[in-house]
Amino acid sequence: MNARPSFRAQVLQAREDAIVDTVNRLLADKGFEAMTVDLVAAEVGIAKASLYKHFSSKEQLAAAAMVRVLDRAMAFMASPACATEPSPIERLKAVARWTMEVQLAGQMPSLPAQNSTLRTALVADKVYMERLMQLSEQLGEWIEAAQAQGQLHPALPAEVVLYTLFARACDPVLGVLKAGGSYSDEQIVGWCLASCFEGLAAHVPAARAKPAVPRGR
Amino acid sequence: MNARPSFRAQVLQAREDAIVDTVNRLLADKGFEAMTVDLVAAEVGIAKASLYKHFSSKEQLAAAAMVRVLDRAMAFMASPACATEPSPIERLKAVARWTMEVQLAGQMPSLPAQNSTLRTALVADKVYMERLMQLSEQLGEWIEAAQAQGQLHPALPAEVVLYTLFARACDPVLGVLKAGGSYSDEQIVGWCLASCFEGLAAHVPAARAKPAVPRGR
DNA sequence: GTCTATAAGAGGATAGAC
DNA sequence: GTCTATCCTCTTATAGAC
Repeated sequence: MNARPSFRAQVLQAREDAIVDTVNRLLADKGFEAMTVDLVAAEVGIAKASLYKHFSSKEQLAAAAMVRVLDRAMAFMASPACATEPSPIERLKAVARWTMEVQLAGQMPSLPAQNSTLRTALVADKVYMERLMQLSEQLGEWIEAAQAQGQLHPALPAEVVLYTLFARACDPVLGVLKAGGSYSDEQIVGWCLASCFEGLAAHVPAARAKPAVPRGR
Repeated sequence: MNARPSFRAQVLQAREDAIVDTVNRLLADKGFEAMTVDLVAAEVGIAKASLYKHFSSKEQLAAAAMVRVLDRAMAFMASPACATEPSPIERLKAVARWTMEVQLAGQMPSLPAQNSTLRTALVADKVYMERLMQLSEQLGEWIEAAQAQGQLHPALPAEVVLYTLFARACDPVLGVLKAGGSYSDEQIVGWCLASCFEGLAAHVPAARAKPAVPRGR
């Protein structure tokens, strides 16, 4: 009846953290289908049956990893590193940059959108869905604020911007560029951020489109 | 010894086409892992063992589907619909639009980048690699031409532009928006094209950034 | 809750008759 | 080349002792 978690409970919590850590890493570099429960157990250093005492299925393992990365994203968004950005669009860029850095660090669990058993398990997972909606709403607020200030492409609905940001968090372009070995992580993130927010085509940024600039030289 | 294909050979060719058609469709809406060879055989209407007389493995089935879509892409690029576009960047946009339309039509086979046995089989497949390089070179020429004319973002290397175009051909954003059911295919393609080439952020297109425009009123 | 051992089933690939 | 029947491996999940 102690409100403080018992020593035993803390040990179990630590073990679950270790499991989720491993799942997170394996999901990031092998993907859901190639990640076997046997491998997770082996890397954690426990028996597979013990894993199933903590998580009832492979899908629940993936859900736990997703919940943790969503929590980390929200923690970043609330941190000074992001929240002190002056304008909404700068905050959105900061989040996108963060997701790309996490991905390049091999810590972004990305799940296949097509796997139906996984999707079913995820939408049925209350904790996961709650976190996902929390994050979406926070981002949605920033997106609408940015739209109100004319910082976003006027033709794009907020929904499209939101989904695009989620998609860029697991954009395969980063992995391909990193696999090429020719560029630094910083360069890769910079380019992907630029292509995401400024597009592939040439243009003049809105903030610098001053009609008062004198022509010629 | 007849140069013209025999009737028998034509029948076999037609059967292989039917197989690749089915594989293409299944890859588009279930993905590689969820596509079972049993299902392919069932949908084609032949026995699984017969499938293996045509293609030696599941990976070869996927490779055949990819070769066909690469061929179709190159056929589109050579067609008047694309080749008559006035500038290189318009041609690039036309290709991107085409890939997005194919994806929304459920005909874009997209393979997981992480599956190692599949990757190994693909890079070992001479026909696939040849087609992939052909397509990349054609696109590379257009990209460099567009760069030379100042139509592309000056900070982005050609390689980054190329990979981004490939990635947008299987951008999950289109599927999510379509699944939402609120928008027409045309709207979805328009938005994804805009976010790809013009970016999420507000800006003034280069072509319209005429310093001669009179200020305010 | 942790272990060893095993059930249960899916799925890729093949044998061998025709 | 097509079929039926089968093999065999891999993987998720559980039984049951401690």
